[in-house]
Amino acid sequence: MGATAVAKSGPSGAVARSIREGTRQRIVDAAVQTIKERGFAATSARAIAATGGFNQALVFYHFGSVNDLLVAALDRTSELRMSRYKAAIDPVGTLPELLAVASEAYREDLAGGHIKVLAELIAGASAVPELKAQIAGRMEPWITLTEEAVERVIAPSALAPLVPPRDLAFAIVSLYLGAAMLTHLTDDPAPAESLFRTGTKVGGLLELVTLSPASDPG
Amino acid sequence: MGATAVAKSGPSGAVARSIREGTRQRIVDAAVQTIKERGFAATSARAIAATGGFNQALVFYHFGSVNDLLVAALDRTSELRMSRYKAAIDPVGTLPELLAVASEAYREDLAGGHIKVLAELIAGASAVPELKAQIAGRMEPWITLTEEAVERVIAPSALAPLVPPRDLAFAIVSLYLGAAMLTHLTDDPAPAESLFRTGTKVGGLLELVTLSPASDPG
DNA sequence: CGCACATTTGAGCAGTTGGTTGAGTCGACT
DNA sequence: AGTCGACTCAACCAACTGCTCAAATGTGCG
Repeated sequence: MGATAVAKSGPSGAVARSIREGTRQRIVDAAVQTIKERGFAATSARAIAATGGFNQALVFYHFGSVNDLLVAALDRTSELRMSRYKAAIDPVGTLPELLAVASEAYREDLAGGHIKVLAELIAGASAVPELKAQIAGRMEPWITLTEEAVERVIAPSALAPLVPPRDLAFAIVSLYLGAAMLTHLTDDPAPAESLFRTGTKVGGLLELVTLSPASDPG
Repeated sequence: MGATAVAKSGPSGAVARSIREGTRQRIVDAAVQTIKERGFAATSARAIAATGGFNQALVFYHFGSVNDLLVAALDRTSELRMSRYKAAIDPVGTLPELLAVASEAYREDLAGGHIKVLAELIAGASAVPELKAQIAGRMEPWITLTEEAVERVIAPSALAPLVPPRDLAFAIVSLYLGAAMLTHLTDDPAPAESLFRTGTKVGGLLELVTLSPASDPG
């Protein structure tokens, strides 16, 4: 029934699964690269197959539909980047530190085009209703990740009662998405680069100010 | 030669031109609406014609190609929104005021889907190289508008030397784009709404703090 | 080896795309 | 009455889309 032939625990289970998974990985990687290079609207089964050097029917054999493959592609980049961000964010305790490591990780994203995949899929989802819910659901971990980092760093400061971490997280994720779109549109990383520096400076100022809130009560 | 029949100052110039412009307007409006409702990837000549209730050949008669029509559509929404933002921003002189009117105008955008058109075209442009440069060029006025407003409001404060208005403008435009994408993805205006309130509060705090920089020089 | 099954392929399907064409309708102007 | 620009309409094209399928190829096992 289902187009995706399920590995039904055959005799050579282990080997077969590894071959299978290897191919699936190749296909997913080709899909990711195609989205990065050509954008959602140009990412067809044939374009993906051409990128990866395999037959387009293989997409349907392994994933059933292009949409399902795109979701798998999003999961793949998301997973890779999520672990990268977690590792970078985990040890930080202050706002300027957070801004510094977040800037660095984001720099990698811009160069590697990871967030572009996300942005392309979000934009493309409005043309493919089946994708909307799936992609929307996959935004939540990012916002949560950001929220937790923000919360941890902001908790001891005077900012905490004023700025709900959830709002700030939403803003930061939005900023990431928008900045990636603009950067890739113009192929010019300079504005984002400049923004990193400014952001770090402002973060320092904010911390300085909010940690000494008693200076000017009037 | 050119597919777009040029109005060559015929005998009945005025009437013909007004008829012509009226129809062009209808087509452009249909294109804008189609992008809003169905997204870039689903905005074909036939989809636009169906939205506007005319024949798809009319698109090519008046605009020569779908791409040219899409650019015209972007110009139309941009023009409408730009004048709206200018009118709202013009009279303000302080940061909290600016945040308040910008929030209000942006609220309209989210409800009306105007920025979605922009975001869809930016994302779609990477699939259609001919569009990239055209759309990239049309981002500049937005950044400039934001930059000027930011500069005016920030100039008297202690923030000015720390935050280049250009950087802040880039960040704000990015934030607008990203927030619009997320909002339309989830069909939930609540996070953006909450962000407006928080942003206004933080703006007030920033102004309070930066206008009295002498309180804590150490 | 030969068997069974997973994987991969190329050809093909129906449907959609951008864009064109040609014949015909309409209304305003001369 | 006649011209002309604006417009409609249906048909058409080559190229592309998602997807299917039967045939080929591989792979491990007896």
